[in-house]
Amino acid sequence: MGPQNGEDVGVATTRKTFAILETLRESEGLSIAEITRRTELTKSTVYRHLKTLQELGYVIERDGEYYIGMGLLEIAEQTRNREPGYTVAQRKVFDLGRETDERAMFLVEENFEGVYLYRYGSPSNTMVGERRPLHALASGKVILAEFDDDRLERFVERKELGQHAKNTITGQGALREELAEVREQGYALNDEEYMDGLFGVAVPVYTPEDELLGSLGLFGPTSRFTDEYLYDDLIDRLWDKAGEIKVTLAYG
Amino acid sequence: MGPQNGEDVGVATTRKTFAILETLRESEGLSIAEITRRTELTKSTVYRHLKTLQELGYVIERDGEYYIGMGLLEIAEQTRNREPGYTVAQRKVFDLGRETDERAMFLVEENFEGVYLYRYGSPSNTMVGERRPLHALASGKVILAEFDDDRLERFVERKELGQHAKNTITGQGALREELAEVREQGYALNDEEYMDGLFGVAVPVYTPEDELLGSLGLFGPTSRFTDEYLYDDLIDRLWDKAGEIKVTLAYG
DNA sequence: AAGAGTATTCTGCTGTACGAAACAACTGTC
DNA sequence: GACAGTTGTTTCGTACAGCAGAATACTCTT
Repeated sequence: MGPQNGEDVGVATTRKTFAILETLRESEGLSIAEITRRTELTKSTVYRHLKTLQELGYVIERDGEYYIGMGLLEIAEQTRNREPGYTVAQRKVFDLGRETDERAMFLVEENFEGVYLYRYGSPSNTMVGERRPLHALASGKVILAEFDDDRLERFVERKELGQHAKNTITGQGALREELAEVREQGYALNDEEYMDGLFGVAVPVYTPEDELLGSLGLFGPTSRFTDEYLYDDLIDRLWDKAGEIKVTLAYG
Repeated sequence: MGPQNGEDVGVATTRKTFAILETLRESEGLSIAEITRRTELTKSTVYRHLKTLQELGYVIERDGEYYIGMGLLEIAEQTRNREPGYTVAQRKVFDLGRETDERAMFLVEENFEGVYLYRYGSPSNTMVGERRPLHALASGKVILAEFDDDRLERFVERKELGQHAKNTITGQGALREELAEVREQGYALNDEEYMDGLFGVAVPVYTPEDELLGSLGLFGPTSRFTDEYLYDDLIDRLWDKAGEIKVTLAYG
């Protein structure tokens, strides 16, 4: 029968491999039978793929249960430290969290989505690597504010401005106005736009060449973020840290 | 002709996919032609695999150059936080580094190798995810000291006790004696055993159930680590931090 | 002992990933 | 402006590798 359309240049086997890895990501410690059930693959297929991944060191097996190995960490970490600035940002995120006792994070953009690169904060950890809609986050808006018209056009075209919480900006016009304001004032707020009850504030981080590196932000329950706290403390502190990153990059 | 031996259950396509990813890991920002040159693959194969990986979100393309995307980060990070203890360890590594101004790290074992899970310290960053021989590190010896006889037997069988620096322990007998000593004193030293001029000290980290979680360590130039500094400060500090991890795990 | 659940091995078929080659879009060179 | 040398993209027939399914081996329960 052949492929259904002539456009598919992909490699089906690779897709299967990652289907297995993604299944393991969601819940590690699965048996071959269990993975077979959760994917649309055959037992023998799962078996062969797992053996291959194990041989390559990306999957480990401990008494019948399969786990993702640390091999991917080596690849991922190299990626995360692609830009020297990212490493500097990591430290600042940590310091920021320690000093304010709020949740802190550093966000970058990829494929029109926000990706958490570093994070400090207590609750159910590991948001690192997760993706969020740019238009519904303070950090996201900071990044969008740097897009030129073309890029922003493509963004709203490809991504819907979906409603995530009661104050999410869903209109194109409103978004453009908001971004202009963000550009002007140099920071962005997220007042229950991503999740009800959640407040965020973020600033842009630039390289010494004045290119946008990412966005540094704080977030937490809305009640904590009083105007006073925000304008007399947090925003200045964020600007300081962003500046420190730039300076560290410029001079050792 | 068929497969050369009946033992090969692997998936060749998957191996090709990861050959490409590993090539990109070593040096990102490569063109299709460049990847073709560095691997043993055909141009069209590289092309097809890259398109697939891009579609899956694990590779991104920026004006003709291909990079590893942050998609793998999401998988890897989940793995790294598999054990709740790892997250706690991360913070302690950071604190340790800040307090002592030395390089700090947390190491776990996988496939008889040491894997850096977290790290604090200045120079050429990102050792995270990298692998090291267990017998040549302070942290490695701490982990080996917990192996039972069977496991240690298999370890020396599978891994050579290779010489990495002037003081590396390469004899089985010597290693066993050393491990007994480590067990007894509760810490391990690395006196130019992995790299000439490099000194390390490490302690084990246990869960509330007294299972080994990993090893917490400090390292730096040999000259810095005087006996006084070691025995009056660092080792006690490491023990403290390891204890704090255990306690944090037991009670919020 | 039988049963239900595993992982592993085997085999022949089929679909697909592959390589080679041609094409298109750019580059710089003379 | 023609030409040679890049690059990425597409096509296409075929070998071969990944696949399904069954058969086997192995653990546990009961």
